[in-house]
Amino acid sequence: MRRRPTQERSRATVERILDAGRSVLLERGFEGASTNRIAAAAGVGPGSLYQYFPDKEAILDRVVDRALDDLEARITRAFLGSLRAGDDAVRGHLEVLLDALSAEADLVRVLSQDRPRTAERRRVGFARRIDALVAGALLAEHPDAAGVPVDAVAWMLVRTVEHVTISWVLERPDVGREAILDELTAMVGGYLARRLG
Amino acid sequence: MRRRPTQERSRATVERILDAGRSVLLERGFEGASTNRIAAAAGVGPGSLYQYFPDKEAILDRVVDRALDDLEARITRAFLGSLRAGDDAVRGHLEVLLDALSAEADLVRVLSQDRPRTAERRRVGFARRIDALVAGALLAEHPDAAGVPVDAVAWMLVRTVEHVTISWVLERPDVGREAILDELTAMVGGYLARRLG
Amino acid sequence: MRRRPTQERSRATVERILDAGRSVLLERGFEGASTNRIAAAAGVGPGSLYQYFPDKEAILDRVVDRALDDLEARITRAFLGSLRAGDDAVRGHLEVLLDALSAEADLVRVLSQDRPRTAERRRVGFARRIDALVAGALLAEHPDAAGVPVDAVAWMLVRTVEHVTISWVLERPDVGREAILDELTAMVGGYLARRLG
Amino acid sequence: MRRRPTQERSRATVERILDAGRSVLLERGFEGASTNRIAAAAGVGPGSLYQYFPDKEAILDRVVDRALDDLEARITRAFLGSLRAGDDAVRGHLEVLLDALSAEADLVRVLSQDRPRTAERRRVGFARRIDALVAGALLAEHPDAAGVPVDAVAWMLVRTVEHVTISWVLERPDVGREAILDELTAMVGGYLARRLG
DNA sequence: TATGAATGAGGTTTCATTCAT
DNA sequence: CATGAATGAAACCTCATTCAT
Repeated sequence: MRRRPTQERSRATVERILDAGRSVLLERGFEGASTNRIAAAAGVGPGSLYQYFPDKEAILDRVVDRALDDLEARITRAFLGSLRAGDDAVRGHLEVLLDALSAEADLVRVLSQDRPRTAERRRVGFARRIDALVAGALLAEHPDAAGVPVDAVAWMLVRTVEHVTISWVLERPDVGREAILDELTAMVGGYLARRLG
Repeated sequence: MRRRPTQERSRATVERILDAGRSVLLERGFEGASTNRIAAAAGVGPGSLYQYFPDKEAILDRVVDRALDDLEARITRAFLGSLRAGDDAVRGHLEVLLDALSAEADLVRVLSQDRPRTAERRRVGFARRIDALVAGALLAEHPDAAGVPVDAVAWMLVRTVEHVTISWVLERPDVGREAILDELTAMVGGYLARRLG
Repeated sequence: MRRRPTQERSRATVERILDAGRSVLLERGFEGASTNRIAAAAGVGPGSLYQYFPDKEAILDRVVDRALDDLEARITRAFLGSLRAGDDAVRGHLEVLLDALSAEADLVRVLSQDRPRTAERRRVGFARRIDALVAGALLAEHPDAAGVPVDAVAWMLVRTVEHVTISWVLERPDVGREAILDELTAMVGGYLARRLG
Repeated sequence: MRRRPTQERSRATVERILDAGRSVLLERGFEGASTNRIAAAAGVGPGSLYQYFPDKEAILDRVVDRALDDLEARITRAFLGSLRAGDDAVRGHLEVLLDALSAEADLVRVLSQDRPRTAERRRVGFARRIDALVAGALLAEHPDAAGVPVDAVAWMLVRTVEHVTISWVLERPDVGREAILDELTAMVGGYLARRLG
């Protein structure tokens, strides 16, 4: 039972457009990602873009979505339960996060520099979901933590880890991978010790 | 010994261009900051821009530079010696930082969203200078801290504080000013306790 | 003796295309009547249009033709013999004409505003046929009208009645239906009295 | 006391754009009057159009306005008082009108065929002003015309004369200039005799 | 030095039409 | 016959930059 060829072809074209969109975006940034350039890179006429997307924004939205989907999947796995145990578990999950971001450094760079409204929304949305996950994990670990603003703690942790890892990937400072993991672990650990210890 | 009037006038024109650039940038973002718009806001012809700047990028570079100069001055003051003493001193300086950023929330937002390459360079440069300041302060405070990678600790602290405060200003999460200061103080304090305690 | 089913189907498809063309034309005007839109409204692929029509113009030509066929049929009936008798007969037929146009005000509006070359040809052609009818009627009524340029009189009458009624339908001035019929009757009657009286 | 050269040059450019707009409009109709074509005909870059006009519509509006200004001036003169006296005066003024339209037959043709919303508004506005003029003239001539709907009579006259003359110019039927003037005079005269006689 | 008119490449988008399936 | 994906020319418009005055 095969799909009708027309549908097959459409799907393939959309795929090529999105792949081309990703390439152009990574190579030339949001500013350089013109519809003509994307169409050329996809090997289709400029008109074909508008068979599948209402406008340029929709194309890049979808490109960013797909790119972030991978990241999110990996990162979500890393975070799930990441604060459950002692420092060792934390460190392990930070490793996964750091490596996921490092592997997609170009994407991270593009998204950090020109951040169109839509990509920003998406990023904040993701962060908020992680907030909830982390808050849940904290509560599960410390059911007795009365009086501690768990939401605020989760918010702090997520921003801290997000930005420290991103900064490290983008700045590549004179701090090695192991060192940064040590420091981040210390920071998360020290913070949790103070707040929930 | 007078300045030549032409120099006087030139300086005034540059000033108006940069002021106009700032206004336009804050009101319409990087995307809306066209040269024609800046020239109009400055009350000069578009050609005049090119008397003082080689191209558009140079104008916005300088605008961003000046805008960040204020921020830097205030923030530098806040950080100077900010890690010298116990939590109380830390908290006090974090307060100054948070309030400085809040006061310039529009600027922070513009610079965080569309971040042209050049503004990013500038931001990193500033952060690096703060890194050095903080590293110096840490060394002064803990001359006996042998074996601790003070540079890495400083780098961590600066990124953490920078991004947490910026995120708070931009996201305005359900965490009040006092609460975020408490948390940030706890984080910095907990971290320092672990690494240099 | 059956029609070949393919012919049946073709005819039905053409019918749907023309119906769709009429709808789109009335709803969005000539400018909005794109081939894609017509095909979509007809529920056929855009390629199918070109099975039956050489190009877009041919489609709209045919749409306009059909739309005008109704009008013509009714109007022709109204005019047939309309100038035969006295004012009363004239008035009666003007009524029919005015009401026919009012009933199709949307069509009249579209055809009056954007009038592609082809629709204009068609309109003139129709008017010319009416000219002949009217001239015939005048001659039948006034066989003794020697020296009177009956063709010119007919031409005048047709243009006058055509445009006054159309203007009334489109402009909806502060002149009621009865009033406009009175005036038009007076105009036609006065004119005929002078020329053929 | 000369105008500043910059203003002079601007004015000249605007003039060239409007002249080019008129040419292109007359030669290729509204549909063919693209901004690129107008710019090319004016010998300026496409961007220059937007120094003086907000968009394409504004250019064509102004072109139509200017073109109609001449017509209106001449026609207004023809109509002023045109119904004051007997048939001879009427005939004289109809002559002026017919000749004005004949002289601008190309313009009349373009405006009659594709009639963009804005040109239509302008045309109706002009007609309404003439309505008022004619109604005034009728009242002045026939102060004793009690019970006659002078506004309706004026409206009828204006539409009739407008469209009959335009139709004659566009259709060039087998009716000579003298003949059409005779007929139109008879029609206007006959109508007025019936209504105000 | 300052102007501002002029430029023209390049941006996004539409749409009549074709052609492999 | 019918499809609908694909085309690509051409539409309108913006904007960084230049240059005669």
